[in-house]
Amino acid sequence: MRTLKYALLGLINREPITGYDISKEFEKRIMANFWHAKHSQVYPELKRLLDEELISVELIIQGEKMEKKLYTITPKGHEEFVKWLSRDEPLGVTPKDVFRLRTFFTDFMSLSDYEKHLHSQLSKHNSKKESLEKSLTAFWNNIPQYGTKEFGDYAVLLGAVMREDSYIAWLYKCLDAIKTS
Amino acid sequence: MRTLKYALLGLINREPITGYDISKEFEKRIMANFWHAKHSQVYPELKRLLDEELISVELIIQGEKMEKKLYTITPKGHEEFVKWLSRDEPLGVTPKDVFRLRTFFTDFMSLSDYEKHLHSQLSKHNSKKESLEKSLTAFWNNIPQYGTKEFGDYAVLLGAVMREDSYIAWLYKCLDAIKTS
DNA sequence: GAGTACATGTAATTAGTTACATGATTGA
DNA sequence: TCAATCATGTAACTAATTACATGTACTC
Repeated sequence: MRTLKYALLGLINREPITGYDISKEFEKRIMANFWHAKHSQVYPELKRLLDEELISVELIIQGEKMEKKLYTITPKGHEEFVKWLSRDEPLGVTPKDVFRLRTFFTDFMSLSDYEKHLHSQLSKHNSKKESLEKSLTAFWNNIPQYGTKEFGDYAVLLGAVMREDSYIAWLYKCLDAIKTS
Repeated sequence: MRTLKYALLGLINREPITGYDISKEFEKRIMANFWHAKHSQVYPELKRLLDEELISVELIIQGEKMEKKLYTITPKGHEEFVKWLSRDEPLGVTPKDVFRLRTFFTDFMSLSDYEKHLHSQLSKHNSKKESLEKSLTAFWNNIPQYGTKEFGDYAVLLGAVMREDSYIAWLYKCLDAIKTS
């Protein structure tokens, strides 16, 4: 499906960007909430996009001698990206989840071990949710206009918070369910 | 991490099972809601578990000449599985989601295209949710006791329904957000 | 006899992770 | 000067998908 290709094209389409900054986006920024790639996957893919003439590159000298490569989308790349954007795809496989896998097999785990697991998950998902909610406050109650970069940021952040909320609610349901046992 | 290993051990731990039935579990049954593997991945992994002496195999003749292989867990396999069950792992990367990726880049998609996307997603997630809810009615309002196989089934099904609910709620929020644009 | 489900595998490719490898720049 | 961050890459490996390959059993 080469989804990474389109994730990169999307970022480069916004404005010229380096491989380093793309990697940061995947590892720390908003994008990390729905896509991920290490720099060791990003750099080879950039080379490939260059080969396919979907992007072009410009060498920038930073300071004394440090070099960085600024990638810019080509008309051909832009065209492919926009075409991909409007493509309708089937749902695809449900994401894997190790904790749900463990829950499925609780008939071989002690009640106290599972309870510990649940509390550990709750704490992890709660802190993730809190940090997401903090980012979301940037929008306060001002929903950005459709068509802006901010709309995308807002929509995916909202989705990430809701996903965490739902996961936390599920964990509480599991806690409830074991309390009667 | 070799999570597939433990997913297989967990299934074989319940009762002796064939590679074919394991694959069915991954592709069509409850497990598909949190783990997945094609038969081309399952068979080699079974061979590896056999090498590691975590499972054993028995050849069964079905009818005239058709053969199938029944895998059974060994004490060593059982021990490793139970140890894995109680392991606490860090949260891991957020699952990838192509539709969220598209949403992130809506600043290059027409409003009408995105609206079509949203309705398409709504219809897909709604039918998935409905089929999950149907499976959940098997438990009516009778929450299974902790420690039974049924508890695991119930908990992960509930989680799957809640995940779909939350996704659907997010899609409606996105629809709302574009309605004012 | 045809089609579907049962049953098991391998080969080739793509996707992703971990580890290796190097060097520059900035700020404390 | 030391640590963190900036910046770019490759090599080796693991995980997963798609395609190839074969044969049985059951039902219409």
